[in-house]
Amino acid sequence: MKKNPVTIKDIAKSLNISPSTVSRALRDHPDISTQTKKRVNSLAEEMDYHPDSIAQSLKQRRTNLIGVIVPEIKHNFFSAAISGIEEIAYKEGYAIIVSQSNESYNRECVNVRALISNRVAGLLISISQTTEQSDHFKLLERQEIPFVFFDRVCEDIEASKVVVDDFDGAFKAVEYLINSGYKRIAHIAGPKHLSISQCRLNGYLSALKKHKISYDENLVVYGGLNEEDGVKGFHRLLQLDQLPDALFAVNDPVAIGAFEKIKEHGFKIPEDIALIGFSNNPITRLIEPSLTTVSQPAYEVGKRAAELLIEQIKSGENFIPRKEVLKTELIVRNST
Amino acid sequence: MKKNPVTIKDIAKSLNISPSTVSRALRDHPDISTQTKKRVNSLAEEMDYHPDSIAQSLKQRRTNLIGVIVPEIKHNFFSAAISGIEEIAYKEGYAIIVSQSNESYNRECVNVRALISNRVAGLLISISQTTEQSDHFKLLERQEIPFVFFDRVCEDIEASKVVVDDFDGAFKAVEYLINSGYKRIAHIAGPKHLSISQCRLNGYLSALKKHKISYDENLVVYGGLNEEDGVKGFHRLLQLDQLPDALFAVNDPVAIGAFEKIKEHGFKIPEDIALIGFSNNPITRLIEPSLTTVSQPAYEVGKRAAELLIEQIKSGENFIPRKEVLKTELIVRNST
DNA sequence: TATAAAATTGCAAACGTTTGCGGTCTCATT
DNA sequence: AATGAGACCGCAAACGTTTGCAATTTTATA
Repeated sequence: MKKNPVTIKDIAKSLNISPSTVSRALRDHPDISTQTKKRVNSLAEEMDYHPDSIAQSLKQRRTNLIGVIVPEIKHNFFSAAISGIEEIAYKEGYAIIVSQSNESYNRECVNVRALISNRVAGLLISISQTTEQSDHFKLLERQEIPFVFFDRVCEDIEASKVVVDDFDGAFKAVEYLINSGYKRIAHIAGPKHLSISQCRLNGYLSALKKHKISYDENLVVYGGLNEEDGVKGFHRLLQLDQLPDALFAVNDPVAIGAFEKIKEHGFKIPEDIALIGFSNNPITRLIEPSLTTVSQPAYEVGKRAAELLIEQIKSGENFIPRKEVLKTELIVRNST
Repeated sequence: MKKNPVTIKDIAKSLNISPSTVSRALRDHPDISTQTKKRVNSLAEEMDYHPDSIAQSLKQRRTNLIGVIVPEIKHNFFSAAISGIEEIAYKEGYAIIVSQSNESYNRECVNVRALISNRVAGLLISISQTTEQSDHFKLLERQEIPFVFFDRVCEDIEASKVVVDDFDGAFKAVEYLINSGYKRIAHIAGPKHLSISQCRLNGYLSALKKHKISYDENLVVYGGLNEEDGVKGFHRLLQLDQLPDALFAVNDPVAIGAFEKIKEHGFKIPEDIALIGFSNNPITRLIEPSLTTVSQPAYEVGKRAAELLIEQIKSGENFIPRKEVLKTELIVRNST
C-alpha cells in the first residue's frame, strides 16, 4: 500500500502543536520560539518531510516552474541553450519543464497549453520551422504569462527576445569570402519565414552590395535547417552551368550536409569551393578541412533568456520587453 | 494588475450552475446532460479556461510530472536520451522536469530533493561521476517514489535499469582490434566506480584473455569522460618506452581528445596507432579518418527507460524492477 | 394519477499549505 | 495588585479541483 508523504499535519500531531506553528517554524518565522523550531526541524528531518510544492503553489498562486519549448532537444544548439537555462533556473530556485515541438506547429500549440495548465511562472520559447501563426502566443499575452523568445523568435509578438547578431555574422562571413577573392558566392538559405534565415540572407545580400557584387538569384537556394537540406541545396547548385566558388550555409548542419556531398563529388575544399557555416558546432573544429563558421554562443543565449524571463517574472506587470542581441564571431578555419 | 486565470468557479457563476457540474461537464461525466456539457465547453473555450494542474494534482495526490536528472544536458548522449524520454512522456501525458547534476554528488542530492518536493510521479536518473553513495536514492525508496536508472546506474540500489551492453561492445571492439593484427592495445578507462567504466574495462580484459594476450597494466590509464581526459590519457601513454599500436577509449569524447593529440604529435591513424571510441556520436562519422566506434542507442535508452518508469507508475507497488540491456554494435570506420 | 425509476444537479468535504487575526501566558513596570 | 507589553501559539479561511452522497427534476411504469 502506497505510503503517503508526510505532511505538516503529521508533524503537528506528533508534537501536539498546530499545523500553523509547524509551518511557521519551518519557515523560521520570528513568532516561533527557538525551542519549538528545533523540535519541529529535527522531527521533520527524521520523518523525511519534504514540503509539498504543489500545495504551496496552489496557496501562493505561483509555481517555481519555467516552461521551455524547443524544436528538438538533441540539436546541439538547443541542448547547450537548455543547459544554460537550467543553470540560471537552478540558481534562482526554479525547475524547468522541457518540451519539444519536433518542428510541428500543432505540437507547439499543444505544448503551450500544457505548460499553461501546469501554471508555469514563465516560458522560454524557440519556435518551430513550421510556425507561421501566433495565436498560441496571443493566448499567453491574454493570460499575462511572461515569456521570452530565444534564437528562433516570432517577430509579430511583443515580447523579450534573445538572439545572436545573425545579420552581422552572415555579413562578416560573406565579406571575408569576398576579401579572400571569391567571386561567385552561393547561399543555402533556411525557411523563408524564420527570422534567423532572413537575417542571415540579408547579411549575405548586404555584403555583396557593399562590395558591388551583383546579386545572382540562382546562387541562393532555400531549404530547411538540417543536414539533408545541405545535401539537397548543394545538388541544386550542381545543376548550374557554372559552379559557385564559395558557399555560405545558413547553419552548420546544412554546411556539413553540403560538405559531405562536395567531397563525394570529388571537389576540393577550399580549392574548388570554399565553405562556411553558422553556429560553431563542436564538430566543425574536427572535420577535415576544419570548417570556417560563425560562433553563436548557445549556452549564453540560454542563460540570458532565462535571466531576462526571471527578471520579468519578478518585476510583475510593469516590465518593458527588451531585445538582446549577442555578438557573433567569425571563426576562420581551413575551409576558406 | 495581474489577471488571475479563469477557474471552474468563474464558469459556474457565469452559467448559474455549481462548480461540481462544471467539473463533471468538462470531464465528460455521464451524469451531465449534453445540453449543459455544450454550454460549459463553449464558454470554457471562450473564456480561455485551462484546467489548473496544480489543483488537480493536489486533489488527486499525483502529478503528471516526471523528473529527469542527468550529469550534463549538452552531452550528446544525454540530450538524445532526453529527447527520447520527452517523446514517450508526451505520448503518455506527462511533462518532464529536467535537471543536471554537473557531475556533482551534492547537486544530485539537491536535485532529488527538489523533485521530491515537486511531487513527481517518478524519476529517471543517470548518476554523476562523483556519486559514490546512495543515501539520496534510499530516500526515494522510503518515499516509495518509482525511479529508473539509465546508462550510468547505481548497482547497489534495487531499481529498474536501462543500459547498453557495455561489456559486449567493448569486447567486440577489442576483439576486432586483435583480429586486425594489433598487439599492444591500450585502454583509456573512465572513473573506476562507474559501472560503465567497469563493464567496458572488463570487456577489454576479456577480449585480451580470450585471445591469450597478456594483460599489461601500463597500457590501462584511468581518467574522466571528457575530451580533456583523452588528452591526458594519451600523454600518459606517451611516457611509455614503447607506444601502443592501438587505443580503445572509454567513450567518444575521450577518443577525440586522444585523436587530436595523436595527430598533433604527427602520428598517423590507423597506421601508427589505431583508435576506437564508444557511443557513435554524430561527430565520429565526419572526422578524418572517421572513427571506428561502438554505437549506443541513446534515444532508445531514453525511450525505454521512460516506458519502464511509466509502466511502474501505473502498476503501483507490485512491480518487480527489471534491468534492460540494449544491444551495441561495432561501427567499423577508417581509424582501425 | 400515483409511484418508482432514471436523469440531472448541488452540497460539502477534502487535498497540504499559508496567513491574518485573535487568544493566552509570562514578566516587568507602575 | 493592576496594567501593559511582548512572546508565543492556534483558529479558520483560502487556493482550484474532485467526488460521494443527497436532493431535485424528469420520465416511464403500473
